[in-house]
Amino acid sequence: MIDFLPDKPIYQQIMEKIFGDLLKGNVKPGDRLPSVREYALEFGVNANTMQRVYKELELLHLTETKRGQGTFVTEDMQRLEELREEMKQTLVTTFLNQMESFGFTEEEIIVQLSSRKRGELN
Amino acid sequence: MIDFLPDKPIYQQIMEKIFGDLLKGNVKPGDRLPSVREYALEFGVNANTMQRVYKELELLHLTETKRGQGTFVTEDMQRLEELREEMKQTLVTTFLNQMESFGFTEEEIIVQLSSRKRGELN
Amino acid sequence: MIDFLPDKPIYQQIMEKIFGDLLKGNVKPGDRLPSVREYALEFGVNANTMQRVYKELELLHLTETKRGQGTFVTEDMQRLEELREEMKQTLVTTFLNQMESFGFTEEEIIVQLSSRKRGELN
Amino acid sequence: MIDFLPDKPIYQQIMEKIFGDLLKGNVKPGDRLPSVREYALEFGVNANTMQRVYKELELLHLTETKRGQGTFVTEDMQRLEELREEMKQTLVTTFLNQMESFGFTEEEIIVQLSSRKRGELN
DNA sequence: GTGGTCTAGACCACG
DNA sequence: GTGGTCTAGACCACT
Repeated sequence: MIDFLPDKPIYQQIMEKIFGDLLKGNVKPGDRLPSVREYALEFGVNANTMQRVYKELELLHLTETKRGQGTFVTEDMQRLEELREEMKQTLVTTFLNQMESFGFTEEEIIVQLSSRKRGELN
Repeated sequence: MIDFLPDKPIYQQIMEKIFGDLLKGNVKPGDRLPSVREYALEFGVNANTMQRVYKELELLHLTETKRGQGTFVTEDMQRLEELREEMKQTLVTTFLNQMESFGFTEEEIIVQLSSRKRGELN
Repeated sequence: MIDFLPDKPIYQQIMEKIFGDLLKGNVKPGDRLPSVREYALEFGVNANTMQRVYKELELLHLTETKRGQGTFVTEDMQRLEELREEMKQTLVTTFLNQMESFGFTEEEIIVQLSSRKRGELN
Repeated sequence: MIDFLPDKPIYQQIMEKIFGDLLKGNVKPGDRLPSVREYALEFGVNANTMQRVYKELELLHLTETKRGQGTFVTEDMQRLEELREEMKQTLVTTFLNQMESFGFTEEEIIVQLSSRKRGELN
């Protein structure tokens, strides 16, 4: 299939996975995340790459670093909810824009969505 | 907002534009496309960049090159329809997978889509 | 399939066709060939392109031009035989070199040739 | 001799060399290939030219690129075998078609092949 | 250091 | 005038 959507950088993919875990509640506010080194091993990536993931998460205020203790999920539920909402809007808007830019009608979109919803989401 | 969607390379953006024109029927099968140099001027990019666009389009069998004569839109309507269908499916599937990976429920998706559909698609 | 063998220029394809006609005896020594314009029409190519074909054929001493009368196939049978022999050797040598450069064994070549020889030659 | 076989572009020649190395087993699946810049030096070509080579190899699924890490030979042995087989068939078929188009008989082909096989393959 | 993108400009083959 | 190849060199993103 056409790859108009290029591979995403590894650090983003990992970020998205962690972000997803948060949004899905797999990880709770206040939880301590694995250390950079642990995660680096788990994902099989370079420690530098994992560093960057944590750095970006912190910039989003999704995590907080406590010196010598590790990295923790923010307890700021409001922030989480905000990001979740932003994310939802962005994804939906981007999707609709793309569909429109390729000339798909609203009806086609609905039909295709309906037919997929019942299939595997993978 | 989070930039999970990084800037795409110029040549891809142009490709998508032309692809969209095709799918939307703005450009007809058999039509001669502007020359590499003409398009390069129009889009304000280097001729090499434009050349790459045409090369990629040719790999997708969307265009055909006739030596010294120019680049033409494929007359293979079936191929076009195929790509259009593939594209639709890919975009929808990718969208739903993303939504799911961030833990959005089916209902949320529907609500968000409905509220956007009536707004500007941009 | 992989196209390591890029499209040949039109004038070469036409040259080869005429050359093949000569070698196969479809055209006899001394025969008058169609005019540039006639051929250009027949092949649907630009007259310039056809001009080039004739020019190249003349360089190979396969044809002779008589002013105001047209282009004629050489009567020099020896020259024809020479070219035929050269051609055979070149094609075979090139073929074997290519096969070897891709690491095909002599046995594989023989097997593949045998299996093809009995099939359609196109 | 007649040059029906024009110079191939540099990037294709390099591609074929690497492809040959793969088919001959000089390079093993999973091996890391020299970096774009290293190869560019070795072959005395521009880095962009080498980049193109790698890109085309990737399109054939012969190599895989890992960001920031380098280019690796595919571990997909089946894909390799497929390409090898395709290549063999294409070369043989093309050869036989050419011979036929120039009016060489089956017997002539066999004789010429036999006489060459014992000589240097170059 | 790795690959990827882009520019600028030259040169060629082809029609 | 058309597309195709190649070079030289800059800059970026990623690991």
